Order: sequence, then C-alpha cells, then structure tokens
Amino acid sequence: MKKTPFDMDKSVQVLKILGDKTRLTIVALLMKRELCVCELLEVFEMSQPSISQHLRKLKDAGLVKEARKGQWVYYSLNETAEYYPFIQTVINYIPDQSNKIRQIEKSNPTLRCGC
Amino acid sequence: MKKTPFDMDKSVQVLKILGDKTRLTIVALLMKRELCVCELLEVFEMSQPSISQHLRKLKDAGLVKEARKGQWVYYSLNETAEYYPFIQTVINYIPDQSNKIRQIEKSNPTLRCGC
DNA sequence: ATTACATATAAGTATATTCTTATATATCTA
DNA sequence: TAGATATATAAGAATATACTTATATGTAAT
Repeated sequence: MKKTPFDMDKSVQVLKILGDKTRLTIVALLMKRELCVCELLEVFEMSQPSISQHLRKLKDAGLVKEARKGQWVYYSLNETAEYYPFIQTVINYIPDQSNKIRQIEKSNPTLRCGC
Repeated sequence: MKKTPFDMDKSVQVLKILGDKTRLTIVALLMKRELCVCELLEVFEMSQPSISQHLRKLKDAGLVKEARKGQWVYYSLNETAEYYPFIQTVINYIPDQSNKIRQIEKSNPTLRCGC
C-alpha cells in the first residue's frame, strides 16, 4: 500500500481546505453518509449560503461531489480522488461525529410533513 | 496502534498550520534533520523575518522546538507531541525534500570561512 | 568595547478568508 | 401557473494571514 506522493501545491490545497472547522466537520460527516445542504444546516450555527460556500470549496478542490435528487442536492465524498486515502487518514485522527448524524436524523429536515 | 483522536479544535489548528506551502516544507525538511534559520533561508525565496514568523507559528502550535547553539537557533520537530504520528503520516503523502537538504549542505551557511 | 552575524519582534500593507444579507435559480406541489 | 422549498450566487464587511522593512536583542570575534 505504498502511497504516491501528491504534488506539493495540491497537498497544501487539501490541507488548507481541511484546516477549517466547518469543512473538516463536513468531511467527517460525509464519511458516514451523503448529506444534503439542509441536513448540514441542522448541525452548524451558520447561514445557508455559508454552508453552500464551504461545499463549493470542497467541490472545487475535488473532495466532494454533488447529486441533485429532486429539490435536494446531496453531497458525498469523491472516493475516486487520488488523495481520498489521505482524507480517510486525516479523518481517522479526529473525533467521531456520530452525535451530529444522530442530530440530523432526529430533526430529519427532508421529511416535509410528519403524517 | 490505535490512534486516540485529538480535540477537534487542535486538529483544525494543526491542519491550518500545515496548510501553507512554506510551513509544510519546513516540517518536511525537519523530518530529515534539525535546521537553523539561516539554513532554512537558503531554500526559501523569502525574508528572514518571514521564516522566523513561520517558525514561531510552528513553535506556538507545539509542532517544533528550538535550541540555541551559540549564535544559531536550531529548530527540530517536537517528537513528543501527541499528534507527532499524525504529522509523520501527513509528510508521508508529500514529495521528498532531499533535494532541498542537499541544497543547504552545498551552500553550508553555518560554515563562516571556507579555509 | 566595538563590530559583525544570527535571530526575533514591531509595525505596516496587501491580500485572502469567512462570514453576512439580498437575490437568483431550480424543483415541487397545489 | 403561482407559491413554497432548497440551493446557489453576488456583494459587502470584518477579520485573519503572510509578506515587507526597520529595529531590537543576543552571541561571537577582534
């Protein structure tokens, strides 16, 4: 399992992207499962545009991909990225985010009516 | 070799510190051996205060330690830091910096007179 | 002691980053 | 088609970052 080193600039870009609490948490959450913007909104005390802007950065860097499903846009980790194993390794070092996933599932924002 | 996750804020701090090309390169170089400021100056196209300021950030974050030896101040990685294994892992993913070490040894800035 | 060298700190500046609010766009539903 | 919901983009503001030059400090050598 020898890892080919990435380009220096790319490495710096990835580390910089992950060096933000919101984005690092988003990536850790996406490690658990794909999530739409409104689900992410549940766990951050931040405006919707702010979340979208972080997701944009993650997408531009190739770390995540998006898929529209009806009115929702779901984000997931880009597992085909060459540096995906690196992302996995980093996330391995940070605290588990299961509590936030539970928080999302409790509020369940994509379920319109409770009937 | 289970790794205990670090505090989220600490993780973000470390990633942010490493998310800069100069600092990431410094850390990669220190992985090879300890270096003084004037040696680092040889491989960066940057002023001396700028290098010192990066080293200060690395020191404040606990990633490196310093040791004065006469008129020189040598910096080395803080191998006792709890997140040192993490640093090692990250550096494993980036290109080898041996060429820059060679460059330092060729100019040999701590050798005052060539006689 | 004076001078030179190595490094650190101070102060200022240009740019980058991360928010915010306002608005545009896309989809669903009635 | 109109209204509601989900998301993206634009524009602006506050703050952070990374450099610069000038200067201070600490050590060595003459």
